[in-house]
Amino acid sequence: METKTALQELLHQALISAFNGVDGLPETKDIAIKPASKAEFGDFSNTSAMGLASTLRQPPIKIAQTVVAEVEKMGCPKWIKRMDVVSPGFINIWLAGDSAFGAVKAIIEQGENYGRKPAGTGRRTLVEFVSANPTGPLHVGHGRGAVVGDCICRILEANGCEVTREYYYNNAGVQMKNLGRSLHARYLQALGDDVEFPDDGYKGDYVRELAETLKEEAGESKRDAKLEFFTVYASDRIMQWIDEDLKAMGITFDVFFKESSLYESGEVEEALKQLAEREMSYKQDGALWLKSTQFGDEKDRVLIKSDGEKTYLTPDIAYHLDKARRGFERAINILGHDHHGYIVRLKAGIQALGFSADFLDCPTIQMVSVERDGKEVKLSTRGGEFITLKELLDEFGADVVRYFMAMRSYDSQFTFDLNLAQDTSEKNPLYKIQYAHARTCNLLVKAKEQGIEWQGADAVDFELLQLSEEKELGKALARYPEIVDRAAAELAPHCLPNYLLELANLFNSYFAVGNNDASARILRVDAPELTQARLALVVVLRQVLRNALGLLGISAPERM
RNA sequence: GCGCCUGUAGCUCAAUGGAUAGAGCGUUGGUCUACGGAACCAAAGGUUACAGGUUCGAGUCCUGUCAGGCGCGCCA
Repeated sequence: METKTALQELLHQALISAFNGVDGLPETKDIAIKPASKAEFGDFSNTSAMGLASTLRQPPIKIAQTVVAEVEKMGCPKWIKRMDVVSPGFINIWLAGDSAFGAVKAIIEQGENYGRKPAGTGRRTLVEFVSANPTGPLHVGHGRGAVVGDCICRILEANGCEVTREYYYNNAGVQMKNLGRSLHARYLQALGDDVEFPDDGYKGDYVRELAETLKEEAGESKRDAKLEFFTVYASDRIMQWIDEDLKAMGITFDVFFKESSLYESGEVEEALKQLAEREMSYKQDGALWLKSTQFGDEKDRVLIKSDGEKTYLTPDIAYHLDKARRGFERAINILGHDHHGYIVRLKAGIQALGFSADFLDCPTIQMVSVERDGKEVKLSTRGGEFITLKELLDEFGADVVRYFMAMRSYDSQFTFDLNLAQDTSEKNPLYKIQYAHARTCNLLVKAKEQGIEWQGADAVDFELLQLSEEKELGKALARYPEIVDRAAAELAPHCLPNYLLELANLFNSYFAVGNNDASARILRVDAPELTQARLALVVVLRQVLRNALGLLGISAPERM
């Protein structure tokens, strides 16, 4: 990081000095210093010359040459070995010394904190995710949202944010009553009564199972129980299932927030009052409307229906008022993409209360479809047939499910082919990554067996590491903090699996060199100093693999 | 009809406006009695859906077209 800043300042100085007085020169912080994409391009590259071509009315290559010449005139710092100008105007920079391993010592010192920023340096953030009403077991779509949400939390925490994980649900609305009626009907059916099942009831087998359990527990005693009994009975048990599934994936929440509490606390009324005071609501046709069109919505939305019932939107606006009141500086809602149409009106509600639209970010997670035997399995809680998250967890385990759910951008829908997942599971990229980690652990065990003691980074001479595989690996390890930065800035967990796979491949290639060339082996009893240097690389790799896997909530086994 | 997302190798997907578009799986050929082979090396495979535009430079940004998914309620 420091090198980068120094380079920015150096190039900025050169630009000012060479083109003194010209308008439109970039500021120091805007000079892009990027890690070179290939070894032949040095350590860093800069593209300022291309960007300035039109401003300076000169060919970019000439500008680049001028800048480099200016640096030399000013006296090129010792820590820069070489600066090249390459068509059409890249400035490629080589650092002196063995930059490939510049980060290694720091990584060893920082250990599990490598890639993390100090707590409290980021915004206080509330992440709301899953938020499924307890009307049925979680399906794979919920699973994707759950994994992405949890990974985003872990990534933001690594970025210095104080994060609260929250699950918002409604245990008292229409859907819950519907669930209660569904259980009641199944219960009576289980008792042998000939009753009709509600048309809009929950048709899944799990309601039948609940009815059977209830029959075993209570016999016929609940035949005339109130609807509320069935609603509470069903939702309590379903919430337990949900909790178990989430725990099985390593996901825990700090707060389970009930919609009903917003009514109890008076915040719903408070929100309505504030909207009225701000003249953001109005009455028409017997209903109360939100002026959401003022904030880009295509039509105004109803807050209170003409029958006096509030719409879903009203408590949700109150909920976000509550989030702000609790002192959060940022709210993130992980939503299923089928709810994307709702975002504009919710943001409108927040803005109508006077908050910035930036307060809330709503990444929407694209649908997951599931294929079995080449046929799509429909995912519908009410339709009855679905693949549950639990089935997936039982079949593949939490690590695999988490990896797959996080490995690609949530902007893309994806098809989870159960047969394919099973067939290829042994060649799963995750196993390659975990195997690489196990290998690093084993190398250290092996070293001890051979009487080699890892003596820490201080004793290491990195000049001894001359293999191209070693340098590539060293550079890749140094890039980790940038990967975390980007994952946090873009709320994009999928950066991490890609990076992990790259590390695993680099390490496997390095390791394999030793198969054909004994001098390239990591453990060399005949060359203790070289072995120490190589072990340093292994220790650092192990650390970075652990740190990155930790951000995904995936285990780093020492043996497989 | 309007809105959101997507379209990249046979398949599943990466790629911060930068240099010759990359991985995994699959296919083909090779390495190997090993510091754990759950490995490695190599090859084949691309008009980045199509057509324009913006600029030094576009898979990436803009416009249009086509295709797939989702959403468009005084439902949640």
